[in-house]
Amino acid sequence: MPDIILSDGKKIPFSKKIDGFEIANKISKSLGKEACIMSVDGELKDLSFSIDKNVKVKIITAKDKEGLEVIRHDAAHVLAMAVQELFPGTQVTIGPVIENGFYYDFSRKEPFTDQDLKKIENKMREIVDRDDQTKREVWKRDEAIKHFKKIGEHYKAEIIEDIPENEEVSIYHHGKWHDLCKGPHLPSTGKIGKAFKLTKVSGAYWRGDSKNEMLQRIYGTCWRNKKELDEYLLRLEEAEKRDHRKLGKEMDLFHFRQESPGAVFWHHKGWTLFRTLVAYMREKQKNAGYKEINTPEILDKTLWEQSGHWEKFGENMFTSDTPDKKTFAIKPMNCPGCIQVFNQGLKSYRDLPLKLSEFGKVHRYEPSGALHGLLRVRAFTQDDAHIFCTEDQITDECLSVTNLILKIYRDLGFENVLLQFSDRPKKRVGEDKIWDKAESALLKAIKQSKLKYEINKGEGAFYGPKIDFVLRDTIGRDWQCGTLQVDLNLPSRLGASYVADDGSKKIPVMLHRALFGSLERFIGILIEHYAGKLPIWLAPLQVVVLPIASEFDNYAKNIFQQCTKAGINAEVDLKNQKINYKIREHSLSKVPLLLICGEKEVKGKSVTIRKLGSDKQETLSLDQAIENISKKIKFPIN
RNA sequence: GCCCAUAUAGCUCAGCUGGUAGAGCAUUUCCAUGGUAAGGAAAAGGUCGCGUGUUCAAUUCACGCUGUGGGCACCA
Repeated sequence: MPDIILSDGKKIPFSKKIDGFEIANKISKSLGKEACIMSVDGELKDLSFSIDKNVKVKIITAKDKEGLEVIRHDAAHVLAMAVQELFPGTQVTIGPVIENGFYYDFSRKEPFTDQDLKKIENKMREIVDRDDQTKREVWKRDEAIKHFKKIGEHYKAEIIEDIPENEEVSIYHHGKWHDLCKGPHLPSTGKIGKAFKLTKVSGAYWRGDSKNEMLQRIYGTCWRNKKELDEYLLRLEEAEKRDHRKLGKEMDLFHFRQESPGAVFWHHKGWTLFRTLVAYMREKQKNAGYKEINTPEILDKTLWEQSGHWEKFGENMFTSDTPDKKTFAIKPMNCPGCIQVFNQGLKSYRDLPLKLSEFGKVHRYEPSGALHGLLRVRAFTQDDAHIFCTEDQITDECLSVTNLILKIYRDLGFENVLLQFSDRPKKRVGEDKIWDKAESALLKAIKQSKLKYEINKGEGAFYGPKIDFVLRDTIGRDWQCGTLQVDLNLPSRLGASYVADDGSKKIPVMLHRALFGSLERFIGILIEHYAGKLPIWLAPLQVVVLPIASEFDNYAKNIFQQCTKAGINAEVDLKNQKINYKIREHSLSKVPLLLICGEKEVKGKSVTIRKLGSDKQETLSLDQAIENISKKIKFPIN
């Protein structure tokens, strides 16, 4: 007699046919209630799937990852049901599960409003209460296409046409409603539970192609229970509180205005943060053997034609026509300018590797819909560098760049870094032999760094393979920042060469690298990572001196001056306000240290320190306090 | 660029169906000189994003533009 083997190794014998409901109920009554779907020899199936041979079965409940995914998938179906009950004539398309929830794309002339969203959600709850039973059928392909065309579901018909010949065309019924779907599904709509919420409506192109119709996408989130849903909503709120656009305004760091969309107006404090980062980088790069240069922001169009940017990147470039009928382009990248510096004067193999760094401000015409605070701008500063070297030097140089990047990320509070290695794309320049060399050199550097890495096959740039450095922030979001690219193309296009040890002229390999990528974007990430509470060495305002009463203003001013002399970013707050008020105000604006002085401090030539996030007080002699702070504001050494 | 939403004082926001605007905070002045997260009072602040139209009358309605937000597409 055949057996069902459960995941714990137990066997359930059966006589004829058996389905998931029966198996679950045989194990326990509670499992019978909780069962969502099952895995049969590793394949996910409906509980109603009937088994007639020896197989391994695992009953899946909401506790399993797959169970939650099915719940979300069913929620997407119920969303589509609700929409079609409320808005007949709306075409359904696809409705997949995504991180934290699901969405469904609809084709309908009239837009869904926020009120519609509420109505739809209520209807969904009605359907869940109705507990419509699920039924699966397999249809003939032609009939299915004919059927969906007949009922006006042209997108569904199109999807069926694309299903591979060897696959079944399965139709799921939930009560009176039905949809083409691969499945599996919950036994009935009631199993979804109540922990879902429609979150937003937006546009999305059919099949993700901007040439196609724009559909209306309704997003929802769905969880096992109300507690999980609330936790998720709370997490969203927390992320919102960290939003760098909000904090940037509150902390008086920068603003944007419509005269120059996507370009930052840095306020003094924001610019101080910017300069601190640059100063820190200058020091690190100098120690790592880089030589800083600076090149023009506007360069003649012909140079961009020669470099290939005009053809490949022209649509993203700002240009400027001059009265003498010349066309200049505002640089979107620093590389061509940097190569011109390399090209000036004769270079010998003895000069290599030559590491030229540049804090270059570049402009790119980004699509208006892509702009997003500091994270996606049209004008930004790259912490760029180009390393000119021989083929044999690639590995060592890549390694030293990787080490530098990791050290710097650690200094800035990012411990969790993921590398993404992208190898040769189909469309590329250069001989395979050189690609082999470049790829293995990069891979070797990755392996020596002992970091986690992923391989993105065929995602490299047309001129060479690359490593992207992805940071994970405090709340688990990933940000692609640094990049290291091997360039086998540009140096020759722009005529770069050096004299080799045998006297021959050779073309150098060029490595492009950026650690922060864009200073602007990186500052946005830093603000969100620290929720505005920057470590003191980065804080644009490190100390505010607060006198208890105006009687002590002079002593406070004296402290302020001494701080400034010691290189501390300080302010003194002489406002006629109570100390409570001032502490609240400066704590909210995230100043790391408040120096408070009153009668006691004047007498003792001391100062009382209050750290951000703590209500402890520490009184030190003024000299000692300044010495301590001076130490803390130094760049970290790792 | 595309879809939807949105734009009111420095900031956060209110203003029902058309009759040119309000609050809190911030600012200024006055009182209070207060020891660790908001003391009290008064004053000052807005061509209601820009443009066109409908109307006796537009912050309010319609259309266009620009910016912003959420997505989609894009991100060399």
